[in-house]
Amino acid sequence: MINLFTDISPKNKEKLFKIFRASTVKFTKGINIISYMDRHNTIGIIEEGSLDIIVTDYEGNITLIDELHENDIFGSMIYSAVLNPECSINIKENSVVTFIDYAEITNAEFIKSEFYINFMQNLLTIVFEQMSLKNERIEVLTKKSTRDKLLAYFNQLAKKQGIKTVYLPITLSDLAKFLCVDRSAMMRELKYLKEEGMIETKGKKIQLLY
Amino acid sequence: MINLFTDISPKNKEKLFKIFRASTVKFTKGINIISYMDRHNTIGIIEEGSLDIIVTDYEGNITLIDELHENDIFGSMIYSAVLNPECSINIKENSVVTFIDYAEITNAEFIKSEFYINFMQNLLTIVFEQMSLKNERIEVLTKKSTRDKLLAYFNQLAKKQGIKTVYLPITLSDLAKFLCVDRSAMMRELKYLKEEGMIETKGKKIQLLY
DNA sequence: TTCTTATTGTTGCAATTGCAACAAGATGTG
DNA sequence: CACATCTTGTTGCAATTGCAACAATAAGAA
Repeated sequence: MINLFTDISPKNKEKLFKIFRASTVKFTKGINIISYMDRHNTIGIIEEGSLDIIVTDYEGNITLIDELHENDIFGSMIYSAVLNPECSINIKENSVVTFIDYAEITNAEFIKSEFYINFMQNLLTIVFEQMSLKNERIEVLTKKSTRDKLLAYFNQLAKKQGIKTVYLPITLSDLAKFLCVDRSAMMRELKYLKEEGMIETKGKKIQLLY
Repeated sequence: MINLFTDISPKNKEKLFKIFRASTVKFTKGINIISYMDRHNTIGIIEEGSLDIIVTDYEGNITLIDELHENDIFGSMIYSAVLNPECSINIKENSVVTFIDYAEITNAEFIKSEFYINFMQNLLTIVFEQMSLKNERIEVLTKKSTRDKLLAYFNQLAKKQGIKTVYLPITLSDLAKFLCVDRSAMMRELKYLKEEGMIETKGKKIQLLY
């Protein structure tokens, strides 16, 4: 798996951090780090740990926009459209995050550094991967019925795992949240799919029979 | 609005195209250009026109994943997860698209070209903007009810337009497609919102009264 | 082990939604 | 103009879904 510093030596990583005036911060589980985002166009790089991007609307409903893990990046320019004063970015487990001002990155004075171009290429590749994941999520969410959401999700897994017997990487409860459907309604739909012979399940192992 | 060649002179744009072995193709409205995508890691840059990314599932249902316009970029690495043999990328109006092999972009031999770094920065900025749009769409689609989808969408518009009286940039029919709800059900919900005094509408002008 | 918490599984019921079908404007084109 | 097409608006009805509530396992912690 590629990360921001693939093909960049630790020494050059240090140099880049200095050039970018990067700051690395350790966060403890549970806290909200929205205050690190709302000031400028800052990019956060998750070096260790994971975090959730959560949007709260005017009525207090919370929406999980993103779950980010090691090597993922995030930043105000990516979430600006959905962020509001009640948003939060919650640290899910003890994490290490490096912050870089986007203006520093686009400040082109450092062309000479051969590792700068490496950094940009890595950044681009990571962003493309995250885009790809978002497209997957959108494909699932655009399905109107719970059944079609489930099948779309299973098909994506089958495509990734390259086989018609897939393993859920998350709990059924979390799957319901991911698909944005009521859990009990989802369980019912799973039952129907089984009864109709479309799938067979055993724990998190799901056989696609269509 | 930034584009891929912002701050790059037409002459240097030519040079970049040569270095990247880019090919520029004119497409006529209505055709499907999926064949230009599935071979390698190719990036397409829409210089003029617009196109739809459409996914077809095993049952023939079609899903609109993306609507892309001038200066947007697209590519197999961004859509790989959702593409399948039945996918299509449809040209909505006569368009001009430039294709670049991603491997050429990440081939770091061209560091000396001062405009290469400009290109990378522009590319990154464009991708961030597209990510931001995707996050907006996800925020809306994660809402369970039609009502909440409508309100989330209106709030996004209000935020962008900076005012509580928003103007729909699309038709109501297209809004229903965007929200992935039945059009008549959406119209009904709009009626309820009006009756409850939450909104007032006059054509595409919508006043938020909450 | 025992206790606690998380996850899975199920059901009735009310509310929401999709679907089909149709009517009335609005828009565009020859 | 007349004609076709697109968009909006409406309704009945059946199907799907969310919600609430509860039981049964499974997993984890003391």
